[in-house]
Amino acid sequence: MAFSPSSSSPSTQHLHFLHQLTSIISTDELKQPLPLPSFLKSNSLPRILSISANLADAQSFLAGVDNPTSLLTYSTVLRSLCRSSDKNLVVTSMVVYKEMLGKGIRPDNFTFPSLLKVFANSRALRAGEVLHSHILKLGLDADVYVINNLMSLYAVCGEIGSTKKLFDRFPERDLVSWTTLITGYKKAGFPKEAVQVFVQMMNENLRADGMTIAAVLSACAELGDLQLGRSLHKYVDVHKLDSDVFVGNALVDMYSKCGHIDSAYKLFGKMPVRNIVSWNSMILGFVEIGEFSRALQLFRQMQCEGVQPDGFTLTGVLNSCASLGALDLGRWVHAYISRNGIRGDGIIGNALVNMYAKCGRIDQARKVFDEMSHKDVYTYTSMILGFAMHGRGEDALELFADMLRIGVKPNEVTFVGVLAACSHAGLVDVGLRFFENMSIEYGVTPQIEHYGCVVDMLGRAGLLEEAQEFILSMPVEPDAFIWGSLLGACKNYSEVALGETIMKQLVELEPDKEGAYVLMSNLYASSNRHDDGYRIRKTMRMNKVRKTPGCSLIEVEGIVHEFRKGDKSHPQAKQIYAMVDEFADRLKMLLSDKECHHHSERLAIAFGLISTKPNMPLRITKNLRICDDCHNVIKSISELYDREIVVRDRYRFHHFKDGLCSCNEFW
DNA sequence: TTGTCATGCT
Repeated sequence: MAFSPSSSSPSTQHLHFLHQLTSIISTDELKQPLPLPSFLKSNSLPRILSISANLADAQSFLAGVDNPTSLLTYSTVLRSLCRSSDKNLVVTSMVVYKEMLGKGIRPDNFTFPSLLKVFANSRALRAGEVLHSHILKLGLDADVYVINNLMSLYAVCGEIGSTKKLFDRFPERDLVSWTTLITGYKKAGFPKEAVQVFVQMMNENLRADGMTIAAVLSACAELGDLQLGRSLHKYVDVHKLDSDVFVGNALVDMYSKCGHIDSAYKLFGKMPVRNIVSWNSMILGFVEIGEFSRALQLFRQMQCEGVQPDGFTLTGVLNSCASLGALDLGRWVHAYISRNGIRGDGIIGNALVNMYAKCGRIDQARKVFDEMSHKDVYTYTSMILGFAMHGRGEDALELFADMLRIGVKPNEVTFVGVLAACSHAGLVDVGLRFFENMSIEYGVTPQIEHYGCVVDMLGRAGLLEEAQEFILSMPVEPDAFIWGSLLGACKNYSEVALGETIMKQLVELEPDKEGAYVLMSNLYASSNRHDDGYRIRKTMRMNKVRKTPGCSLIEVEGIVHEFRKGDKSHPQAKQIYAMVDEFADRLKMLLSDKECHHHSERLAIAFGLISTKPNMPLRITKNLRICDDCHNVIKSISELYDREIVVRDRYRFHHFKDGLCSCNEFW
């Protein structure tokens, strides 16, 4: 060990330490002028420094021309440093520490915690190890603050074994040591061990405080252990820790991750103090389980209470807008981002592209895309998927080529987009080539989704036999999506016999789901075999097959209205139904199936027509695939009422205008 | 002087 405080002179120490330092950070870094530590710029100058008349004095002070015995000065400086947001903090603190040693000042137990914290924040493990050796040499390894900070450093650097060793060998460990170990295990990816440590701690009759509980709760959330979570909640109540915002947030997150969103929400409602973490946890908790309307509702409440959203909130909101087709709110978020100078690159930009694409504004998505200076695989993939959903296969492929040219590596989702684009554009050969090359050329192994895309592609093109052969040759078991997509193709090409075979497979896989029955009954209908269709519907009723209720959304003046088939709960239900009946009257010629008259998309369109200005395009988001009947009716509505109607169904966009649809009957 | 909560894009 080079550094020996008792025997070496200050200058020898200096040299040895310099040697150690340079092995950790490059000499170039050390030669660079010391960046001005930001604590010198702030108002919170350490008292001993604020006496300095100006910054230059302070700098020269730091440069080492001052009083060589002021240990307190250096410790204070180091402590201020560890709170600063200086980017070169590790180097800066090392240089200050080095100067201190150079002056022959012997660090004490107050010096190390802040230094260790800086290194921990930057995951500077090697630098931390050097400090550890200094600590041992100085005999400061019996100080609880020093040891706790060392433990923490090793934990965040992934050296949980060293953390545990320190903990085990340290007799004076306190509540902070226990909490540090718990957090360490959790952060290192061992939530189970974190909980075990907590149990052991309680068995030793130590009393957990809010910080400990928050730490265990986060491990508990990761484990999804509701039972433990509830007993921790009880502990919180008994020990009156519920006013602690950290504890509250940890409880909200725990309930949300354990699948009890309503308990989380109830707790959130009762929190005496909330911060941005509380709001984000709750909003993103709703997003996580697909409760987008509730996420947006909560976001509105957050706005009303004057809480400023951050980037995380906004991506959650954009995500919800994308799912619901809530274009107005999405645009508001876009404006908010611009107004507040929030960087539109990166995740937020990607979320914006996705939102515009999913809300039917593919042009706007492209605009945001083009304006982004940094584009990554998410950016390209969002845009490619957007084009695919809009049936713009060539645009998608062109973008894919751009992406390769620029050197952005496609991943498995990109290929879903590329194959879907080929499928929707009828580019079978091109698509098959991509599929064959994706693993060899791009290192992306095809997964079931990709096989599904190929089946879909072949099926749409009417290559039903090829599709069937392809399924049989797949190295993975076909799932319900694959069979469903082939059955859909049978429907398009009125292939009753093949359809019947596939339906059997599908019913076996998902006996209680409607998909197979609905497709088959449509297939019979399209082949004029109405009796068979009726038989299928009867079987469905008898087998109590569960139906996913059709649901359509339309946003009017920033509010998303939801309609379900036959639903009369809307305040304007009377006018809406009058309008729907008007459709039926005026479109009699189409001989539409009565069953479909009150389909959710018709209700949404009727509401849109009576509540928006004449030239406004209507944008509908539907959870299922549009049925043939409604597809025909909407085409006629677009002509009769002279409205552009954009419908996003489960699979793609339909832009209806002047009696035509952008999908060219191909969906 | 030390330890606590959460999170985003395809």
